[in-house]
Amino acid sequence: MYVQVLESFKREGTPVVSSELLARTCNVNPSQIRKDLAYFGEFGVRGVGYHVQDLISAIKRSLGVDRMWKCALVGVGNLGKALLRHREFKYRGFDIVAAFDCDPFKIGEEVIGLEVVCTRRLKETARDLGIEIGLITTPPDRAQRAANFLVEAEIKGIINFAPARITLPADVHVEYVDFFHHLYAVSFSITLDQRPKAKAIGD
Amino acid sequence: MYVQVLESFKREGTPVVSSELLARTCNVNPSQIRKDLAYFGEFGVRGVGYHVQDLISAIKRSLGVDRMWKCALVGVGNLGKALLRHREFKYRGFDIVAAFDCDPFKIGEEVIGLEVVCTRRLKETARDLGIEIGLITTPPDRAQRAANFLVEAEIKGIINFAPARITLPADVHVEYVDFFHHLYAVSFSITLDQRPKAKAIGD
DNA sequence: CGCCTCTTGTTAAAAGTTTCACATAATTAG
DNA sequence: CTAATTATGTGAAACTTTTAACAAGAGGCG
Repeated sequence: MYVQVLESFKREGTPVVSSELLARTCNVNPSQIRKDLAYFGEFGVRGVGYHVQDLISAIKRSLGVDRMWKCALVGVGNLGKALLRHREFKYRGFDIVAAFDCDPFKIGEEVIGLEVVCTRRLKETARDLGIEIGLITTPPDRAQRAANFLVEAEIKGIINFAPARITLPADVHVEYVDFFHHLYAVSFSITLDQRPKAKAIGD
Repeated sequence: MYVQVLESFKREGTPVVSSELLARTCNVNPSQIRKDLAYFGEFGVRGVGYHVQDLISAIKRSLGVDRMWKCALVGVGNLGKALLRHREFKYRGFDIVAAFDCDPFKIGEEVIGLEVVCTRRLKETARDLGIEIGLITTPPDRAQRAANFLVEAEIKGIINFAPARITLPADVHVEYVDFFHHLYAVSFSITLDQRPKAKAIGD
């Protein structure tokens, strides 16, 4: 979140920000920001604040996103294709260098210059290319199988876009992405507002 | 998350689950699950567990996703179009009934039978259609403007897919969606694993 | 050069969340 | 019908996170 907000400040040409300004923008407490940043090092200057560009670099270095990560995508359906076509990935440091699917009709197909390869060849291909992160975009019932293939290929992390939990060895990191969770959250907030209060005055 | 996991159990034909089984699947503590569910009501049966279908319904009712929500999308770029074409929205209870953009070249264009309307006509159109939730898929520097239009139209909640923070009146709920946060999280975990430990034995 | 102002980094207190442990209730078997 | 078994719902303890308060350091001005 901080990177996102700091990039906005950078675009606007603001060279320095205080924890207070950052806090107002992110809707959090200034102490929170100072704590979070201090966890990684002393990035600020007392009496002055944080240099926007320096802070962006420092956070990116701390998170390990100051380099390019090689990624593979498994499951070339609607969502998979949309992600493959999304330029932002490379720009943000995640290069999708291979795409896999088990559907014979899809194998051989090209999506923005990337050939869809059979999932059975994932292990060798991913190793040859030195892939470190896998993106799962299969239907939910195929997610675990995709995950197993990725683990075999000695991938180090997985982003699972399929709406299903997967089990993995402890040393493989996973993040679940499902924006319907956010839609549910908004639905819940609105619903709470509109529901009659449990105990109103004079009740 | 629970809905997601329970739907998987339902597909597999499992009629009843215990908090322990749910916990193993979600990688959390069984007490956590019982606490979370107990917050909304007594959905389980002592000595038996939770009825999968009943629990899904109960959670959905609690979250307010047991009905259809009318949504409007602002910003018909790559991401916007992808979302408009995504069938899952309607299936999950979120019906996108209007699409807006300020680009004259896009206005009038049709995306799966939905006409792109000028953002300036958002207020009247959204009110006429009874829209409650807005989806922002503009570039980051347009997100606030889109949000302002949505607030004018008396929308109750916003999902912001643009990588920018927005400020809103307190009674409008907002959720930020940016899956790069998840990519960053995985990058960080892998990086931590690989970085030399701060203080090793005999150091 | 020293004083004043400003804002960080950090310690301690407050608030919140997660886990444990067990009483309570439902079901099944004898 | 009673006892044994099982798994929920919940109050209290352990742990984590957030907030407040302040000492320490940087820059500017007289």
